[in-house]
Amino acid sequence: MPPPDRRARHREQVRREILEAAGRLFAEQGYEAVSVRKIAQKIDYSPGAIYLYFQDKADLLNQLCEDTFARLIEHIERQTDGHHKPLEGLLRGTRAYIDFGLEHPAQYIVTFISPPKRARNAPDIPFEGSMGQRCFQCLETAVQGCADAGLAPGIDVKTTSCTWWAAIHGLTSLLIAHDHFPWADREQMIENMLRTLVAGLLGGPGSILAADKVVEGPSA
Amino acid sequence: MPPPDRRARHREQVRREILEAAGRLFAEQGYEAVSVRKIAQKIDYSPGAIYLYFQDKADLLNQLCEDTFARLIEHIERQTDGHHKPLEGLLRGTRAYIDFGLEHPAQYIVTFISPPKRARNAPDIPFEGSMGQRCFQCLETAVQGCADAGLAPGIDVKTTSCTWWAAIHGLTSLLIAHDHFPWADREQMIENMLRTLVAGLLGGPGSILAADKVVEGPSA
Amino acid sequence: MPPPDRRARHREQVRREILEAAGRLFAEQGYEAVSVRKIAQKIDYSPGAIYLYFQDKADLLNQLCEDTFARLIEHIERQTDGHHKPLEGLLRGTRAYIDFGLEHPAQYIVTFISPPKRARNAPDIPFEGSMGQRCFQCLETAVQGCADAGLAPGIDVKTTSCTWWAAIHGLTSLLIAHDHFPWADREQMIENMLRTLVAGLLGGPGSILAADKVVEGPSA
Amino acid sequence: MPPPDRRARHREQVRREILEAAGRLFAEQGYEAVSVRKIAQKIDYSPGAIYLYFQDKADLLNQLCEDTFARLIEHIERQTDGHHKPLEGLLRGTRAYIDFGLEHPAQYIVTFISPPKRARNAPDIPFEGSMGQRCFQCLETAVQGCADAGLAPGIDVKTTSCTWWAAIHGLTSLLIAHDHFPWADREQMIENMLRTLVAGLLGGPGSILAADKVVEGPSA
DNA sequence: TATGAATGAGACTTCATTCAT
DNA sequence: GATGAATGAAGTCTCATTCAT
Repeated sequence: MPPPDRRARHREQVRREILEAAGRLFAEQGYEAVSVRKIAQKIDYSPGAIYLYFQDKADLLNQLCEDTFARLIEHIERQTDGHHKPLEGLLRGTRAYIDFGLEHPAQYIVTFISPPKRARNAPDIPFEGSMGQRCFQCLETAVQGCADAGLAPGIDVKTTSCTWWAAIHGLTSLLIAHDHFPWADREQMIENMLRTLVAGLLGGPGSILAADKVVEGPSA
Repeated sequence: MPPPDRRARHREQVRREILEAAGRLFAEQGYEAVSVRKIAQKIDYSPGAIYLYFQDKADLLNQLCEDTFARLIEHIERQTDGHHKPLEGLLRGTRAYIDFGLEHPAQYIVTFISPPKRARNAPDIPFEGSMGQRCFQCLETAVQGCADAGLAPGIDVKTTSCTWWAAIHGLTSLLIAHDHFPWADREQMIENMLRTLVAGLLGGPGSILAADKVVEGPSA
Repeated sequence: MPPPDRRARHREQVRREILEAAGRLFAEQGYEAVSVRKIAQKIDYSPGAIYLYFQDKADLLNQLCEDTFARLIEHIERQTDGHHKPLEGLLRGTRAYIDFGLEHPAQYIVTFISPPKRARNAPDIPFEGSMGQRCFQCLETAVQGCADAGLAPGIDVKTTSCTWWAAIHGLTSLLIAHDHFPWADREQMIENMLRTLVAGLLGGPGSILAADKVVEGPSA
Repeated sequence: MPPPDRRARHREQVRREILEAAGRLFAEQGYEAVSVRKIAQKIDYSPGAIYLYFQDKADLLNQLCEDTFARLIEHIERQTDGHHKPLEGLLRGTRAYIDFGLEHPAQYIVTFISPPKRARNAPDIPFEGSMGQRCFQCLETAVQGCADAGLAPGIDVKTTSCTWWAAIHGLTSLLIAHDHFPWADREQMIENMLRTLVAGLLGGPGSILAADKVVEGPSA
């Protein structure tokens, strides 16, 4: 009989192999277009073998997302650990987020871009307590840190966090998904985006637009 | 037999009916999860009838995207026509883009969020000359206008345009796709985003971050 | 365009072809052991074609049963029509039931022997109003006729009808299902069974056993 | 290492555990719908373990039937032992048969109702020498006893035995399998059936029907 | 123009069974 | 004796698409 821990190790190894292959295929072709057979084929297993590690295809997707969230958090924390200046921490975390996406496009697409597979099997995966929530809280905490340091007077932390995330998600997702678009230089775009976000953060609410009256609400 | 133009009118009408139904379904359930039969059923036609108007399912998707682009451009132009102050024009256009997305989530998802269905049939739809290109040029022109007016000294127009688009795409797509997320107030987020973008634009390149040296390139 | 009634006729014809093949296979191998593929193969259609005529495999089974019931009723009524002597009518009907089973063993097995596929998909097909109910009522009516004629004093019509059905079902089902058993002569068995049933009917309740006290309730 | 008989005892114990679980499941869901895995799960063994006790799934079914026959015979003999009056013995045995079925519906369905799994693996299990044969002989012997005692003049023992079995099998199987049918009172049905059978037995062949000429052979 | 019938491919999933450990 | 991993086959059903009418 094989020692139980060797077994467990092998099992985890196979599980990751499946997750990896699935992630890549999901990102390339989309969740629906990828068959369990294709995944199995890619790792030289029989289709049935997948079901020894995952309940079904949807479970595979869920575990893939959770896994990606966990790694993203870890990656961000590794990049921001030990930095006590609030703005620097926020920027490092942001940069880490973008880099993570660009380095793991497959996972990023699956986790953040593909429309959530809600209302399929699961009774709606709860956001509370999820890895996704923890991830957003990283950002919120960092923004709060800046606010506490008096760097961004008068901002609403939640609104700012949402905006911040939206901006960097937009950049990351477009760079990944529309890689045929004639983009400007990637590094310059990232720096430009960060600079813009900082400018918005430090400028405080309303300063510029209120003066110029250039925006008057919904255009419709 | 009906006169030829009546015929043509009817044909176009049916075509739009199909496009509309398909767009809605694609957005709700995803391209792969929607069958031609479901589309046909929704408009009380036989599945075969679809093929009298579109070459195949992928063609339907492509035409849907082109159509959306055209309407988006039209919508933006309607909102920006006759405004000669450059920054105001840029902001109005931006706002129009976001509003269009929020008002037509189905089309926005299909056109901008769903990963492009590359490598399906077509040998890659060319970007040059596409509606998508024209759409991006709207933005670029507006940014160029601001630069020409001396509002944003030293910026790279292309880089700025890309960043700008990324930010508003991020906001729009997240609001649409992740509607379960506990967002801050939508209108405040939009205003915050616009304000931030303007701050970044007017601030010019490098001003703030260069001073603080908080960002030193890729964190990896 | 083909005339609609010609189409309808063809459609019904194919439907019956499927039902027939399915019935035969179900009876031979059991419902679960028969695949839709096998049915399709038997009639030289593609598996998908089955689903143009039946919702799913269970629907096929249900329609098969309803169909069999209808034909059984028709067969019985044809054999008993115009006979006004009550006992003769009852016996003719009974004989017709047995003959029907022996002549259509496949259908009989599917409809009467195979354990009902309850609690699978359907929310339990209701007995009220079903062909099965109508079928049993034929029998009950005939027994009631005998009772009304004073032939079977003191019987409980429902109890007697149930017993009667049980007996002839037992005979029919065993002859069909266990055709390897070394049975006595089939015709003699049938006559013996009918004679026995009549003896029981005419004898009235309790006459013999009460006297001899040979049965004292459950043996457990 | 445990002594060999302890081993053997354990082995037999596990074997029975498997048989019991399998019997219950087969009856509830049908042979084909029950997987070896489900059986194993029910007794907390691995699927492979089943194959240490049975050759394959069909073997399991066969052993289950043989087992049921053996227990049925034992049950009948226990109920009829020591009763020397032939008719009483016959009736007691009959009653025991019905009771056994009602008390062990799972086994009864598997053994007597489900269509024999012929043409699967075995080259047809021979009837000669089987438990099934022994079981039928019980009945035949009892009927013969009545004939020998002069109670049923002129009957053909085999024919009568077959009829008798058919009748009680019909009653038992219907009560078990169609438990949704609006039956009359169960106990009254059983008594009515027994009384009818006795009436038929004692009445001898042809007495009633010959007079009335109500049956003239096959109705087809 | 539009339909309904039909197909061949392929989807996810479960199965009975084997085998190294 | 018992297990867990694995497979190859097969299950039901849906799909995009074609074609005679």
